Amino acid sequence: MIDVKAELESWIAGGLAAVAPAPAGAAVSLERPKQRQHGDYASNAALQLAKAARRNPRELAQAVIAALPPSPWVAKTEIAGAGFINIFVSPAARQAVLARITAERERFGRGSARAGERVMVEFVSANPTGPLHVGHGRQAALGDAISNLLQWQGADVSREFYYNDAGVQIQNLAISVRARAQEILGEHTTFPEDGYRGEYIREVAQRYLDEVGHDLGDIEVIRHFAVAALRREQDLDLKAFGVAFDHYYLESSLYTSGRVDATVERLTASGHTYTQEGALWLRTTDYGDDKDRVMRKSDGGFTYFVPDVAYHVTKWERGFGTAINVQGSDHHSTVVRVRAGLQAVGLGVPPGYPDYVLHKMVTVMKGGEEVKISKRAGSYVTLRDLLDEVGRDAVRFFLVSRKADSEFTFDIDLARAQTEENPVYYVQYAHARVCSVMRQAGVAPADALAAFADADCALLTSPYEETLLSRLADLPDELAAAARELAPHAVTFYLKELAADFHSYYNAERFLIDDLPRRRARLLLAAAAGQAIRNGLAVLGIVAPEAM
RNA sequence: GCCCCGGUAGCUCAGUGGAUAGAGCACGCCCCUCCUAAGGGCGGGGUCGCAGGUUCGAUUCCUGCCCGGGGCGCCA
Repeated sequence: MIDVKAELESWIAGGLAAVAPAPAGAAVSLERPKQRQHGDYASNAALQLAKAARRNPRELAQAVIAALPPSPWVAKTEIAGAGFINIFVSPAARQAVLARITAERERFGRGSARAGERVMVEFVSANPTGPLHVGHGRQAALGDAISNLLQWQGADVSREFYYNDAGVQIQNLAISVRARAQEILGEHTTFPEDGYRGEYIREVAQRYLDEVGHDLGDIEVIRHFAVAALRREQDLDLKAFGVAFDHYYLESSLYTSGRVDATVERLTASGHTYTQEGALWLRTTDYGDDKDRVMRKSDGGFTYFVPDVAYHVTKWERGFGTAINVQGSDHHSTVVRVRAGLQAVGLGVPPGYPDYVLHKMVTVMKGGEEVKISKRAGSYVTLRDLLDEVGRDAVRFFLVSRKADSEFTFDIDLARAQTEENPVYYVQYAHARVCSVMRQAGVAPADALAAFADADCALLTSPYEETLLSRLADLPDELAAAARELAPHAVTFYLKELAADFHSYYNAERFLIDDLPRRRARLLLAAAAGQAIRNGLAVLGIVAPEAM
């Protein structure tokens, strides 16, 4: 299948090789110029190589162009600015993307940059102490989209959720539930100072009384029940959000399997530990941390740091050469610490392992005011609240529409709006429009590409058609770049632009015209646009409706 | 005090070494006898937080400062 950009890259490389050898580290690239008048692609090769070749960039560019053989994909080249080589492609080159989309269909946009790589993406990892909040929602949307992006580049991705089901917070949960149960039974009790005060605790307590009984003596039984209840609730939230995990890893299993003890032994054997004031410390400052960290407290218990390291050891030992952790930026202090611990265990884990995507907080706005609480959770807005208010597609699209490290304001009114100002509907509507046109052309949307595959693409030469064709050709690069940067927001921007190009085309020209060859060519282009929108939305975990 | 992230059009945000810095919203004007107007067209809008530096070239890289957020626990 012809990839025009790849063809052009090797074409330029051939000209370069004949004129000036590329020095190591030269950042030669073929890019879309910002302005149409600068052509379809621009190469900065002459600018990058001028210094090493000791030649004037424009003169070098002239020499490169002179060395280039004629290409069926190129209509014209010119030198511009400081020494850019601007390439104007032939109509055939622009139209070639349609053959590619027709052949690749739902696979159009896939690449092989991460082929065969085993990647674990860990995200959400909420403690089973309450309903998921909007921050978890951002994490779920990001983590799932990043996983999809990597899969689209050929990676073997495992999505994992780590449950901290062993710490004091769980104990706190159990105590909170017992206190509420006692209240319900009319027993005198004082609610624990640090207890969870959400309404959902009362619900769990009531269910415990109904299903288990009125005996509140065994805190372990209550703990078990409460954790199970909240895990089930989180699972339902995730299911409603359309996010599925391949594996759940329980912190408690790190203790029962002996991995925590084994990790302590390895760290102690490494010689990077010491005892002070009755506690066991790891000298993480040996690995760039700003202070050393306690592993085992003076009371004999472990800090969360040790199971964290033990857990990441399992990622490495389970064969994940790449691990990506999607977490709130409030966890950023653990980054250096976990990496330091992994270096100290001495298993050959790379220094930058794992990768982190840290995201900022989500603020929810409604009616021009910040929403801070939900009635079930009390102190925070839940993911479920958002899903109930605006629906899954809009929530997913919105939550990945900004880069992870910018703070995000979720405007419920905007997300609910079924108007032009809502980008989700804008993109989905473009797809629905494509499908509507197909139906009126007498073709089922799903069969459209096949139905018009033999259309004469050479008839697609209007400015609107050129713009849309070029945009379609960009999808593989856009997805590859988004995967490389772990940045799904780029996909939302691309989709908005693609939808805009289609809407403009739709308004400017008609599809169902009497000129049959032209009609079929336009329908093929529309069908290809529909496929590209569907593929892009699929990466984000959003459905492309056939009608709205 | 130290560490991380952000500061780009009135608002929400892209762009992160290259050619006159982009989009959406808001604002003004215009387009449905026509495939869904949940759409489109045209227009005004910017000292890219501030000051230095590196570079042929800086919104992009480096240093300092200012503003906003987050983190600095034998909590997770």
